[in-house]
Amino acid sequence: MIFSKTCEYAIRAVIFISQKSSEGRRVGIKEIAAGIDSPEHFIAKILQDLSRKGLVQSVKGPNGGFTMDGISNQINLEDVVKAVDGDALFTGCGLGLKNCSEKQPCPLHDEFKAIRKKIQLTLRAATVGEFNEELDRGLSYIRR
Amino acid sequence: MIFSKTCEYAIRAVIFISQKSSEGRRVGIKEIAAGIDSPEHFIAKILQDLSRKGLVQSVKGPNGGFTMDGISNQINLEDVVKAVDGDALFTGCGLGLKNCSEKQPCPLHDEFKAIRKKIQLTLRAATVGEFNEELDRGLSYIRR
DNA sequence: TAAATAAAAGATAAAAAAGTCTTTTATTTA
DNA sequence: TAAATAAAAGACTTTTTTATCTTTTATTTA
Repeated sequence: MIFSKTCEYAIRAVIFISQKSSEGRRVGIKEIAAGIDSPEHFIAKILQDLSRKGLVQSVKGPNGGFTMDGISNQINLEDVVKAVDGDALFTGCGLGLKNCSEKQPCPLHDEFKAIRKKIQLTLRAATVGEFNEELDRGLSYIRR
Repeated sequence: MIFSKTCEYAIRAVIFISQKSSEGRRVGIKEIAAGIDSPEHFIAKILQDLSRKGLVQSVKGPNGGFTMDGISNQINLEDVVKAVDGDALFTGCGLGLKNCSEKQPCPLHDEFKAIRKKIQLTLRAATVGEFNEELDRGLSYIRR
C-alpha cells in the first residue's frame, strides 16, 4: 500500500492547505477534513505533528487555521512522507530483513533498490505547491 | 512499506521452499520458520492459505512438509503478492482515493502509475525458483 | 492397526494503526 | 476583560494486523 493511511491523509492535507494558502487564506480543521474527506480529529493529530516539525504553519483563535504561506514550494512530498512514515520506505529491505545490505543482500536487493529510488526521486521532485493550479482548474482531485 | 509483514514472510517462505525443493526434499514448518526467521505458527497459517490457492504443495504425516516441486519456475512473485495482499498495490491510488481514475485523477496519478507498473513488472519477471542457485552459493540471504 | 508425525483448523491474545471524544490553551475581537 | 473561536493535547475506543496456543485430521511406518 506504499503509504500508511496517516500518510495518505497527510499528503492530501498539505496539498489542500497549500492550495488554499495560494489564495491567501487560512483553513481550519473542519474545512480540511471536508476538503480531503478524512476524519476530522484524526487529521488534526497529523497536522499537529506536521506543525511541530515545521511543515505547516498554524495559528490559534478566531480566524486561525493552517497555512503553508511561502513554504509550499520549499517542501516536497519526500519531506512529508519522511515526517509521517519515517524513511523505512526509502531505506528498508523489501522483504523485511533487518540485516539486508550490499554485503548480505536479499534475493531482490537490487530490484528493490531501483524501485525505492524511483519512489524517492518521484516524491522529491514533487513540491507540495506545484498542484495548486491544476486543482483550481479541476484537472485533478484530492477527495474520495 | 510496500508489503505487509504477512507478505514479506510469504515471499521469503516460497523462495525457501523452492530452494529446498530443488534439492529434492520437503520442508516442514519448523525448518521453514527457522530458515526465514519467522514465527512458526504465523508462517504456518500463511502457507495453509498459499497451499489452498495452489502456490505451494503440502503433504501431511511423517516425512511430510511443503514443496514447490516442478512449479517454482511457473510461479512468480506477483502471483504470491496478489495471493497474500491482493492487488491494491498494483491498482490502488497512491493517495488512497477510491474514485481516483484517468477521468478524475489525483495529483500524483501518472507518477504513481509509473511506480506501480515498475513494481508489478519487477515482481512478474521474478520467478520463485530463480534464486535457488545464488542462495545455495551464499550470494544472497533470506534470513534476518 | 497402533503410534508417531506433520499439516490443517480453530480459538485466543498482543500489538499497532486508525479513529473518536473531551478538556485545555492561545488568540482575537467586541 | 469577557466571550467566542480554533488549534493543542490527552484519554480512550475500535479495527486491523501480527502472533500464539490448542485441538483435529491426514498420512506414514513399525
